[in-house]
Amino acid sequence: MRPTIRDVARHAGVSIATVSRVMHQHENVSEATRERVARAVAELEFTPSRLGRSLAERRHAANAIVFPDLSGPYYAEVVLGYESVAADLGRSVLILSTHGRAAAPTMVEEMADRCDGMVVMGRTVPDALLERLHARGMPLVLLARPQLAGIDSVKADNTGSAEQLAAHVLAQGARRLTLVGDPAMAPDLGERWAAVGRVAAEQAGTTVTTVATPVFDEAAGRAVARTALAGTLPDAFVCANDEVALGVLSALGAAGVDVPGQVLVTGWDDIMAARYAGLTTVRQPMRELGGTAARLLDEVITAGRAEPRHVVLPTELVVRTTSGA
Amino acid sequence: MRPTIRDVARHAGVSIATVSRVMHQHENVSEATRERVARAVAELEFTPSRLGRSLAERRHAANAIVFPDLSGPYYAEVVLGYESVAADLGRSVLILSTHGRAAAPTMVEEMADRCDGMVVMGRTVPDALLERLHARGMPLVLLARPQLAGIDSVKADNTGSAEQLAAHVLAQGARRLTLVGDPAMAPDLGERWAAVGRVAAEQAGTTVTTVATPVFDEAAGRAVARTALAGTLPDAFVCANDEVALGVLSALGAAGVDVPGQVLVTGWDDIMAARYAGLTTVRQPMRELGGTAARLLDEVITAGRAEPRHVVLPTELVVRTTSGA
DNA sequence: CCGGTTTCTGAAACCGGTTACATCCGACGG
DNA sequence: CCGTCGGATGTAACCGGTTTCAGAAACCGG
Repeated sequence: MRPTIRDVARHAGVSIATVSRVMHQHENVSEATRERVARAVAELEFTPSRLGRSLAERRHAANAIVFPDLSGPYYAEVVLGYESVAADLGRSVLILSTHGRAAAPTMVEEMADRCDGMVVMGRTVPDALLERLHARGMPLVLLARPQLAGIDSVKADNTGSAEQLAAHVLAQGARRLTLVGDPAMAPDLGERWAAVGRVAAEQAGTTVTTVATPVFDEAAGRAVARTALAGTLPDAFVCANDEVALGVLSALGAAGVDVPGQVLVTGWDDIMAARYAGLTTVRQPMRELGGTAARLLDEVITAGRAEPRHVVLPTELVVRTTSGA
Repeated sequence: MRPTIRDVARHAGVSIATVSRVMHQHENVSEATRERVARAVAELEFTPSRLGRSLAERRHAANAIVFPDLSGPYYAEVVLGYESVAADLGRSVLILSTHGRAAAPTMVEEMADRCDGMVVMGRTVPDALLERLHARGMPLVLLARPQLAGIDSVKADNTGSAEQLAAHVLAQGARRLTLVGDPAMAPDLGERWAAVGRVAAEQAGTTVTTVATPVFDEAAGRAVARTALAGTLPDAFVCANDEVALGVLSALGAAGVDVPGQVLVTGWDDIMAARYAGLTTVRQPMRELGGTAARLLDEVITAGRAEPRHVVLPTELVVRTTSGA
């Protein structure tokens, strides 16, 4: 059994209050006593229980992050950025991947009870739960997710780069665009597709179609491409993320379709594989998203609530071979 | 302020013990009382404090995983597999990325105090610390890391696939092999390079050189390739992981070297980008590694210690274009 | 109607810390 | 020589639960 503060106190012949004072470098402890306690601590290899401290101090020194899934580089990178900053701030990191589980709200409540604050990504939990937690005083930061009254948020720019992307695709001569990804599924998509739609509307003769996919992975992309191959191909597949785009690309390749000769393909995120596939995409600062959220959360926790801030990080169009020279 | 069990007790006109009994579906509570308490719980929206419970029950219902870094797909996938299983087992997940920080041991000790058990990956903390934690009774599972007396471990097979890989490369006619990656840096590498060495020794005229890199990323790979380009190229670069291999590949490509015509390149892990780059590699079951470790850890926690198990998951050679047709 | 079970409930100890407050002590000024 | 002050330390309440144990109430058969 690990020694407790009472063991140390007994061993040093002092009260637990004194031990606690020594542990906290508190002043008003005589040199002799400090010395004696320090020796007892060393001899018993005492380390104060995190649990006891948390209970007494009413803080956890831990932060959490909730996200839909860790598969694919995007979320992994964001979580990495988050962990890195949170650890530097001296906080432990709890993670929860909801996987669309029905029990997600319960799990989030449980998490909320283990940490001092939480970053919530994407479409993971109902807004009502977040509002309840917020009302209860739990520090929150929303990440890549629609804003909620009074709650800080961080996101990457969708509109600007989506406009650039659309303009670029149109400049390559594409007129019939297929947007791959249901905007109802991912909050960011709504903004992106709206921006693409606006730009497209300025160019006569342009048609924009949206196709939904159950998830945003390569298999979904391949399925979309195969369906399109059975009918008439569009001039460009503008995809929800790089993984979907890579799936589209590989199905087109297998069918002998020339990209970018016959069809253009674009993704979003700029994951590593996109570079090797020559995929045109939009670079998101994934780590910075996580890191910024961590810092914002820390401020809310330590400084208390102020006027909520809404940070938008810049993104960048990266043109490669799948959208023409 | 959140309601406590005492608020509920007062509200329902019972003692806190009775409330606790109702919360735990304990028998020996009259229907009338149960009903009254349930109503009070509902009205006050009472949820028991995780902290209070943990303190009283002397368990956390949380597991941790320690890894060197989350950058790159390998660790992310492993952590994903771990989180997924741990969440299914009803446990919260704590993560700690050591990043080679000097404070890592302290951080690990702190983590150890927040969870019921821990999975430790790679070269993150000194063995002495792990042995101390183990001696103290902390359930541990080692992942992709040398075994330690009495502690369960999980790893992917290195030897078998490394032998196949070596045989394949030799069969392609390569005789001068460069192994990219210092075996002292990653525990797995020692086994792999040893296996490659054994196979190579059976083929007359084969030479094997090892070059070290500070880290295992694309930049490191590019640096190695550039250095080699300045002298004489080997017949094959056998790399520590796919990222390094992709780095080598891109530097060779930039220099106009024909792969696999002049040089072969192989990686390890089979990350997504490897498929798009046509990289020959060895597939590791990354998620299964994490999932298996989570299950093993759960067994140690719930069933207590038995004879330690050492699980080895199979790997598979994946031949693509960078090592010949 | 009584003694013995059984069922239900509450008081209190406990988990391991922090901290407000009380107390004791020596030093100091008047 | 005494009252006062301040530094060092201990006592005990508290954080929010679980659980043991004992007592009260209800129920049983004789």
